[in-house]
Amino acid sequence: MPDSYDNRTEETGTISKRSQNLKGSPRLEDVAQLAGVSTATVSRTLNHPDSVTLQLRKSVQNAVDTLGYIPHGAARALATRRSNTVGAVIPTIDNAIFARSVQAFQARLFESGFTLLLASSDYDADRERREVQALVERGIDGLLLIGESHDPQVYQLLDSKHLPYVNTYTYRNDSPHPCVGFDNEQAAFQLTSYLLDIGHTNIAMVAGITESNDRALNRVQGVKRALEERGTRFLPDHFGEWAYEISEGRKAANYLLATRTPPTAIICGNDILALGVLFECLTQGIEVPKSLSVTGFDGLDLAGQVDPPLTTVHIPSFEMGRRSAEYLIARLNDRPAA
Amino acid sequence: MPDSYDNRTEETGTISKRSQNLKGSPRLEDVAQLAGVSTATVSRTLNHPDSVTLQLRKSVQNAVDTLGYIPHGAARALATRRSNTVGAVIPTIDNAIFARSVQAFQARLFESGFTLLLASSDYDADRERREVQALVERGIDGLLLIGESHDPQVYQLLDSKHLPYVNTYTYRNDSPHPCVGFDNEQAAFQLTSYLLDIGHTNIAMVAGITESNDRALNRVQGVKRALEERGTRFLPDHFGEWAYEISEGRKAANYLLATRTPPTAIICGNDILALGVLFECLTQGIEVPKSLSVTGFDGLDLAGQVDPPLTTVHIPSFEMGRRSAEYLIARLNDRPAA
DNA sequence: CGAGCGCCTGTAAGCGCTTTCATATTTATT
DNA sequence: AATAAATATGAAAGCGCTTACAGGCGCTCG
Repeated sequence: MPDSYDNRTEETGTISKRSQNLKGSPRLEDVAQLAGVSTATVSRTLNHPDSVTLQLRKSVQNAVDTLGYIPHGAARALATRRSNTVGAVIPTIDNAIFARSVQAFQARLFESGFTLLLASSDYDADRERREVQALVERGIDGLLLIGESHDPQVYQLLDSKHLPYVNTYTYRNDSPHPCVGFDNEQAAFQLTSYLLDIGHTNIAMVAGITESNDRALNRVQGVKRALEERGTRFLPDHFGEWAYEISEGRKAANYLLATRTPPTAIICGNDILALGVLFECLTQGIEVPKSLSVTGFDGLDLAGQVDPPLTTVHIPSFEMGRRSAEYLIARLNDRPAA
Repeated sequence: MPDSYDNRTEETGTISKRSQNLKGSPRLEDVAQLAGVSTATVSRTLNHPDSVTLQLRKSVQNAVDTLGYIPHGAARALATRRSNTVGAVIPTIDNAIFARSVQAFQARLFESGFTLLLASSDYDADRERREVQALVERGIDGLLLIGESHDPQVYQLLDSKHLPYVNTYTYRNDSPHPCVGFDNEQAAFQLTSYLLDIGHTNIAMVAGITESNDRALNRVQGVKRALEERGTRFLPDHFGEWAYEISEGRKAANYLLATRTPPTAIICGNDILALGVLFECLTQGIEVPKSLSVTGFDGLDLAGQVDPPLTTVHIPSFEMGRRSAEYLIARLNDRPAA
């Protein structure tokens, strides 16, 4: 039985070229053998079905099915220099707005046959650099980053490998980097101007931690610029940075309400802090928004469900994730991209 | 200049073996050349530093640095049959408990040099199957799944490839699959028993959608079992399944409160629904927990920060993510694993 | 009816890395 | 000092896939 799948001997007793199944999964060659064609044909059938006879297509498909063949991505990646894989490194997944963004990003990638490699930096620039390097090592074809302040080595690496990338949650007309997002500074500026317009003169800010977080920093800058433009500024003690926790927001509120001249409006750097502030006010029996305005930043679903609803700057996380994916996919297909 | 890095000709005019830099990134061979050793040595230096002279180690390290060499993961994966990559497919990233879990999972993996491939199934078993296949194709060494009800093909594939995997957010002593989590049925049973113990006789449930969500289903079963054990059951209209939205929780509460005999306790399938229920009660001026008990499931931070705080079954998402990673890492190192 | 042209398919050369095996070198042993 | 035993390095054979390139076949057309 010379044509059998016996994996011992062959013809004159030489070891067969391992006709699969010692332990390994079926390879392209096994499929080819079963279908009675060459590996090249199988490969073509799988990747460019049109370039092959219908008949062959069928019998190859058949062989693939009966063997349960699954292509070996690494081998393919090695041969094509393409992994069909895209990376993302974000500060933390444990933050609703990033989570939503990543969710949309991944979904869109999957539609186009890409797989997502995800890493998180915990707001640590050095760790971010290492994560990026790890992803590049894994052969990603493109990369999503949050914000635009990254270790120079990151940009350098991306450049030297000619890797398309995109910064999100940030936007500047004059940015040298591709980005999809919005202008945090501008948004904060407008929000503040609005509060000033409606008569507030004593505004405080409960900001997020600005170190290695350009979004948080830009929001602070926007608020300050608006104040300055009207010739005013924060009272002493009316500005502080707080960690991303509801309880921190409570603490911050507590602190502000105990100052000599409590603010009439509190601008929060994000919704989590805003919720903390809001809850603390409720606990203390302060009427929001009647005697104190509280604003957030992010547009969490939750913000609209609490009572009273929180005024917040809505950020289209879902959209950004999707758009980022689309940008990268376009770039990877040599299509122009905005 | 026979030893130069000229990439045109060599000796008798034959094309050089592409001494890097036409466009490509430096390869192992380039490093070897620069350091004046063989590729085998460079590879060894990088992977088993101890098996090589200190001197060589230095000069190779040097070459690596000056070239900015980054190993080619796919090539390595092909040669070693290991990608140092682990997959996870979860229902959605846009859910705080999964997000936290994934966060911990990824962080732990990174510590051990693994990269995470993340996909989400949107609670769709078929999509889950496809995502798993995609990940397997990319060569993952291990896989994390949520819950234990998956398409049979998934288990089959995992088996045939001998891929270690782990189910989380679920636990049964007699489960044939490795899992790290807790017993949803049991937890729900206990919670319900407790409510019965303290005197509630009219309990309603606002459950999550149980279709292709074994965790939600198990929670429902636990509640029902506890009721039955005391010879009681839900009143008509006192049980319903609702989507994972705060607004749905509000609707559910609205509905329950309008029934002929409103419940004195509402068990919610998760914290998001519980928050909705709670907010709606507050809006309607119902005193919680005095005249109505509301319980959740998940233990979101938020649950403890609202006023009144929500009674909830705490679920150690972070721990589970970490433990899952540890289990897989152990398996991948041929270490026994609990 | 034979040259010329397409269309399919197969042959074989890599993609960049690891690893076995053999060789060269050093160190220990008597 | 001669031999055995380690130790350190290099040569080369793949890992599983893609993709020129070339060859074979059946047409068309003069």
